[in-house]
Amino acid sequence: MSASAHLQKAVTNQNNLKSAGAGGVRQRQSLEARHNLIEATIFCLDKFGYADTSIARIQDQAKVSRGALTHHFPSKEELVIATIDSLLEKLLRPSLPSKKLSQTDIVADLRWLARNMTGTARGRALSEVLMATRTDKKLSARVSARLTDWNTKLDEAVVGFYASPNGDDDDVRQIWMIARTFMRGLILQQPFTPDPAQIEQAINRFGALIAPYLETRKRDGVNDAKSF
Amino acid sequence: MSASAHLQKAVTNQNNLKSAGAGGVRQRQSLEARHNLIEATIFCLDKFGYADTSIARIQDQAKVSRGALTHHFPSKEELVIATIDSLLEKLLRPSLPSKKLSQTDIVADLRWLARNMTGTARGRALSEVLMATRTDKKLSARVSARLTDWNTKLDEAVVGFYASPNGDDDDVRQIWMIARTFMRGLILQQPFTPDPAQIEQAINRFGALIAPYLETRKRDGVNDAKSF
DNA sequence: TCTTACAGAACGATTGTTCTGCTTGTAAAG
DNA sequence: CTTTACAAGCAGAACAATCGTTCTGTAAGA
Repeated sequence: MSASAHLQKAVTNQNNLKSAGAGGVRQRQSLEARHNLIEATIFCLDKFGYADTSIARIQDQAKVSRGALTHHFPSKEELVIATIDSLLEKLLRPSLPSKKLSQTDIVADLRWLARNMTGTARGRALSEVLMATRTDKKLSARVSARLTDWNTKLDEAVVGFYASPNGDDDDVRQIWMIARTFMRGLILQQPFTPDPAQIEQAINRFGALIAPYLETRKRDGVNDAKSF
Repeated sequence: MSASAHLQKAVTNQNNLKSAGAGGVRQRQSLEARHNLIEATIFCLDKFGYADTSIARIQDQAKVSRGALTHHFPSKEELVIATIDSLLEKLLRPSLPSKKLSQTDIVADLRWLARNMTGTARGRALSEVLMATRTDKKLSARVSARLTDWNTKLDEAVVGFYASPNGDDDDVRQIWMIARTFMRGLILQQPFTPDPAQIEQAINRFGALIAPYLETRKRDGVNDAKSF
């Protein structure tokens, strides 16, 4: 079985896992190992950075043998790509308490966005790989389509939540793209501005800057899974 | 001679090099080698990223022997730190044609800032190192003071150029800190938004967002070295 | 003369990949 | 319901390549 076919099968099984109870002892264990490896990769990316995230570290963190790792992911690149997929999916469909979804305050949403991008291991891990894709052309070629797709889905979701006072949805997309860019920049700005209070003030100020150009739509509580 | 003392001496000599013509054949060659190594490091950081910037690659790019490299920089960390110093200094005092200095358009300044941070090898190299400092605590401990100092100097320079309509200099500092954060974020946003036109539009839009809160001061053409 | 500047070999450690074996779940054959 | 065959899942050794550092030796300016 090829690597990609194997991956596809695993994804399919993962979906089955949610709907049906299980699909055999074998597949269950296999998926668990895959999951552990991806989570370990995220942990290492966050803690050690992309440069120092080695296969040895990952298999050590996941408490999995070297053979198991290479069985599930024949190369490091495959593991990284699977990790990116996992990161994007979880960041698009975060399981938040529904009470937070009724939030109408823009600044509160921004804070949530900031926390998701710079305050969690997953957000920081994604930043590490994003930085790596800049120079790793092989990796970039394999994930760029997913990233742009993800960005498009994000735009759609955002338009569902916010409207422009002048009715221009494109402006809403642009404003939130700017917001996401600002949030990503926080990771690179932090070495210059170590004071968390100053960071938070900047987030609040940024919220005040964009607030006049956004209106919250009515959220009907069903299909309002928060997505950024 | 200790590593730091060696570094200090080199910096001093570099200053002398600008004022006086030369300081001996020996020192001149030595400084030239140091300079080549730092430039090669910047090149590699930009082209290969922090993860794949190895000593072998640097000494290959600088066309310098392994022995020469280890002589000037006893460890890789020393080389990286010297490179950061060089990056910060050049970014604080860019030798721009003075005609650009008379610019009063905020958006034009923003574009210049964006180009400096994401459109040049030096800017991208700095981003690579900044990302590395997040997880490399040893490196972070040695450069964090320089970074915060640099940030403070930047704030001072910015206040010299811009004023707030309500007279609050702190607000000017905060706005420009937000601007810099946004610009840094562009590097991480680019994988999602590969279209350069869209990036440029976002920069212009961001300029429009902050423009109401900034006024350009009179620049008297002498001490107006552009600094970001 | 003597220290600085450099050349380059050698070092052990670690990188990611490939390979060989062993165990075991699972589905088809009887 | 058993038995059997086979691939999936996994353990771990071996691999060449590369990592950063340390070392010895040589040349030359001060």
